[in-house]
Amino acid sequence: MEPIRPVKGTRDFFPEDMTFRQWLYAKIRGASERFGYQEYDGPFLERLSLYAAKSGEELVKDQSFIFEDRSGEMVALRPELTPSLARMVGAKSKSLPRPIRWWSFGPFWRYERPQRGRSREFFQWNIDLLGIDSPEADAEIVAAGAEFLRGVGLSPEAVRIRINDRRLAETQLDKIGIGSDRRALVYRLIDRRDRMSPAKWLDWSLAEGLSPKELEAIRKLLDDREAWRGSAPLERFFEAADSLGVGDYVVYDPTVIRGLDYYTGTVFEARDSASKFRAIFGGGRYDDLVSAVGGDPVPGTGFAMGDVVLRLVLEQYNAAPVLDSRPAKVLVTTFDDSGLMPALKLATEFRGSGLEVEWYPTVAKLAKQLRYADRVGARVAVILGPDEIAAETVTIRDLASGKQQTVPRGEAAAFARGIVEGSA
RNA sequence: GCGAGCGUAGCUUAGUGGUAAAGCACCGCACUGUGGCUGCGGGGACCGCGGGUUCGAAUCCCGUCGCUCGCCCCA
Repeated sequence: MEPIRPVKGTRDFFPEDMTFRQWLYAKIRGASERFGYQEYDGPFLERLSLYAAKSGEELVKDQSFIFEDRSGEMVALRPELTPSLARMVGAKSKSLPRPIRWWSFGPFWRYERPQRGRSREFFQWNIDLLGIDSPEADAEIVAAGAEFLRGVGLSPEAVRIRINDRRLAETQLDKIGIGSDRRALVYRLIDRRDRMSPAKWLDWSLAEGLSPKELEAIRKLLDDREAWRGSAPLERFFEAADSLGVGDYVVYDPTVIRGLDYYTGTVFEARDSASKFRAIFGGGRYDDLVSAVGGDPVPGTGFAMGDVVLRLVLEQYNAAPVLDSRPAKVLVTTFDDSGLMPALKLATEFRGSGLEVEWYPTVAKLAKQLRYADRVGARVAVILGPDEIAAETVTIRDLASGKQQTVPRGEAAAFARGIVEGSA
């Protein structure tokens, strides 16, 4: 029979992959909770209209997993969390104490062509601070991201968080004669500059109707790394970032603008310093989003980070953790048929004393069982043969040192635990 | 939606027209109550699938499916 293929763009999480996912989850939880954020989650399935209201219709139709349920309702596997967050906050906005500090980690789906750093099913960390409209609030969110990076071993030399502010960009563009009618277009151009060759970018910009003179002015803006000085929100942001202890991670970058329409102020993204990968996380301030999905106006700031790019970056900078996916520290061997039940009873006793115990499930040569113990990373092998059963003893072998000792049965669990915990 | 590259054992790959090979992994033996190291041996591949060219195809050609990498898009 033909094997049934997995759905394109999905990943199987074998135990080794699962330990990475859980490690990541723990790191994300650590960074989030250190700043007082609460974990929450939305449904994985949402009405299509939730996204259609906010995002471009084409975007949702072409790049989301959408289908009709049995009642004819159009639903989508969530492609992002922010609309759900806005809906949830909107529903309770009158009773929730402000500010709202929430984080989440879960699966998302996008119907895109899988490529390096991009799959159709992925996990994403979302963290948001709502109810406060200030540069210090933006700085706190960025600090949570920076502390996460530090926590996983990505230094400021490896990853930098690039900051800009759309309010500043607006003022700059106004000054060179680019008004609100062409703002969105220019944002797109800026957003894409580092992803295209300079010549290609030039051609494209001209084709979009910008004059050479305007282009020259834009180019000058993008090269000015000091333009944040004099912008009150950015000055306050960077001062707060310093006080939050993450000044080494943040840098002003006029080329960061983000593709999304809903950002209203600070925007930022974390990139590896070689710019080899896509953005590790990206976000910004969105003060009109909650009201856009029907709630009372609540200002917000936050970002999202996908697991796929992060893993690539960790590997690139040799920061990927070495994890043990085998919990069993003790292996109980099975000597012969008459030793089967005694072995099971012993394993049960050991578990009762708090040890993680695996049992070799068939009668086999001791050499084979010990080799298995070695392979699965057990620290201790327990040998319960006819001699031990007759004498009411147990042989405990330390697989790291190769030393073994035969002890009275009543002391066996404690003795094994001593080895596992490194105190013997 | 468009383009390119690649599909050979569980994994990584060699073989570029003459009837499939290596390393790792797995199993066994040396070592029937003692693992890691070593040595020896063993099992395992309709060479992605279908068609064509040829005396002969893993190899060349066409199609198809899959994977990967770009473009598009990126919430």
